[in-house]
Amino acid sequence: MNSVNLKQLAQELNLSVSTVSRALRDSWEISTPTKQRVFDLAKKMNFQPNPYASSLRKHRSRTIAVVIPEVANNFFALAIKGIETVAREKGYHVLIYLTNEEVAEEMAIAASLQSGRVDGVILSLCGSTQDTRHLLDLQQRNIPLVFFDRVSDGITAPKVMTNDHESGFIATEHLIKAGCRRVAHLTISMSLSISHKRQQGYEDGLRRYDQPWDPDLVIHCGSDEEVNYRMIKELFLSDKRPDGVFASVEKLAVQVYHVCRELGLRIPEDVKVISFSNLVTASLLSPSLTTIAQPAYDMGKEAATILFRRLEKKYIVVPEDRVMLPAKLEVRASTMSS
Amino acid sequence: MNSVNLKQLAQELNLSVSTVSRALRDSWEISTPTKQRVFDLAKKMNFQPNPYASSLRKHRSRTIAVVIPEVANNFFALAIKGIETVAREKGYHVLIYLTNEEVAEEMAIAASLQSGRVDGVILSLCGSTQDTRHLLDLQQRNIPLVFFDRVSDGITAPKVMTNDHESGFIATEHLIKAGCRRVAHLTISMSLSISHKRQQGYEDGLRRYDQPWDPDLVIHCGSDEEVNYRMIKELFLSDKRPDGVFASVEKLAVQVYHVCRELGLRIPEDVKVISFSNLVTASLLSPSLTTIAQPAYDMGKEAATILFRRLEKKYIVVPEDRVMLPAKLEVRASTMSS
DNA sequence: TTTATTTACGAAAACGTTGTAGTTGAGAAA
DNA sequence: TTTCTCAACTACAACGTTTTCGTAAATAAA
Repeated sequence: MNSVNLKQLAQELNLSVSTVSRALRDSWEISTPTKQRVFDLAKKMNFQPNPYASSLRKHRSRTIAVVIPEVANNFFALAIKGIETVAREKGYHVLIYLTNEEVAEEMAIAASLQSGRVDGVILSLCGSTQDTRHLLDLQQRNIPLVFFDRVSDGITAPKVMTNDHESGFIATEHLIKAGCRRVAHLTISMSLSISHKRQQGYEDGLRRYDQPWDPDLVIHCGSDEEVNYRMIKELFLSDKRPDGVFASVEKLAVQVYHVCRELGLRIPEDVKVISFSNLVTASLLSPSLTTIAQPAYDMGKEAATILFRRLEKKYIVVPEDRVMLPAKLEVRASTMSS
Repeated sequence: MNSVNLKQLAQELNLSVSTVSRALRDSWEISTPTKQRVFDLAKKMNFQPNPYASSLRKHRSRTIAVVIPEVANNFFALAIKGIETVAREKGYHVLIYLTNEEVAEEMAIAASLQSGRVDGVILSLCGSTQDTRHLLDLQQRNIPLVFFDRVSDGITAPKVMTNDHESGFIATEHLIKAGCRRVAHLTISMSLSISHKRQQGYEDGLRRYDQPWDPDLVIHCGSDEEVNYRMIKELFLSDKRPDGVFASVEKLAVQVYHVCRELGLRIPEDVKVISFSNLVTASLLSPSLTTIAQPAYDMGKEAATILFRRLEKKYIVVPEDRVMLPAKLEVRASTMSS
């Protein structure tokens, strides 16, 4: 434990605790020579103010929470990096919480954050979240909330997102233009608005090019990799075998590769694949994977920036700002026209 | 801010603050009916104890720090997941700090952690760290430190590591047995003990199979991807072109793939590649990459477990425990014998 | 009956910082 | 001289818990 405190500094300097405190915050009430004496001794004794005492007194912790479904995923990892970068610049600390795509964990985390441990929360919903009351509770405690990527439509809060509808449309269009006639959409929990929007984009893409919309070609995947694998395999073994796949999540594209490998289906000859993804190795896959890459790092930075703006200037009450950062299509071999 | 506190509960119940506090911690000093009354009201009013007041009083924050070089790397991401899992089980909170492989940032972070903000630290050194005084300072403040993966030999602290020497040996052996006669080693900062051990394993592997050790075949890479790319390319363009590459870090293997692609070198026919890696897509790369995979998730869990053991039972002073978790060789196409 | 022990609670002092409300002494204005 | 102002500092309360030390009443032991 750090044992040098204001009292000790004060004693050593023959000053009062309050004078030392103020000197350290460079208050105008303290004379320059005194400040210098205080600074010098503080440095010499390696004084570090106790953050908990300060937080208790000021009702501010200079700490934020990042709540995400998973971290072993380049998108979220990069987002964290963006958030951490901005946070450290601003002198904030970052607590991390993983929901593992379990709404129960998300709720427990949200409940624990009501204690005032953090000044604000940056969150990306987990796939199974339907009811968002636990997040409303947070807001009612005056703890600002900023969503990124997996936002909630039901809650008024700043949101950092990508152009999901447009991206879904572009992905579908890209597959159709590459010659696909039966485009499947692999998605996660439809309770997520991003999934919904990507699905809408997919449907609009089909409609735009006069393709029929077949609900059997939309596979709702979950967080169990085994189950996902089986569902995808069944899709390919059914009489409705797709010749194009739009994976809304990176891990599903990976499963498609595995399934195709097992079934002896060639990509892109038999099946073309495109996926939302931030895989660094997309270009090295066999075949290289056409992706729609989200600006994960920038999204993290943006979310953090918005949150800190709220935290620092509370007098400006902006109930909702939405930032839309565009995803980028990277065409690679997996969607080459045969 | 959370505004319901002990005082309010006490008032409502006609009890003293101390009684309410004790009742909530289920103290034997409080009668069962009183406890029940307190529990009920606390639940009803959604009382959440102020963690900062508690931390201030108890000199314990139930918070740990995880300091790592990067997060956009499956190894570290999985380690975080392991740490977070154990932490939440134990009721701890996890602060995350990224050094971005900059020793200056590592030092700044270590300094800021001296404030007593955290009860303990789990750390993986950044590549450029030579002097570790900043970490000794932490220990002197009685903040337990646990290393994982990139440990420091100079500091007495628990360490969770993999069998780096053996793995380096196995990787080299594997390449030689696959027919390589000029095995290169791509490594990062030699100030890191893991790099040193892997290098030793590499050298011992060469020696064991009577291969000459050529310092020109050992490339010391840094954190600048561009520079790494160029150095690797130069290696392949030199008259000492290797026919086998042992990459000590995943990102360097990726660069090797890129370089080979640019230079028209075939893997594994012209060059065989093996790498330390936790890439989920290793098996889908073109060609699939032979890896030495570290049990990242388990390493995270283990590091956290050790740290919490120290934090909970301080009376048992175990100056140093080392846990060695074995890495696993996964043979794939990139090292197939021609 | 008196004395000791136990049970169930309360008062108050911490923890280290910050904010409010003084206080002091020196110089300026009256 | 007295009063006023102002710069530079101090005293003290507050933030919300936890913990130490009491204490009153009830019960047991003498």
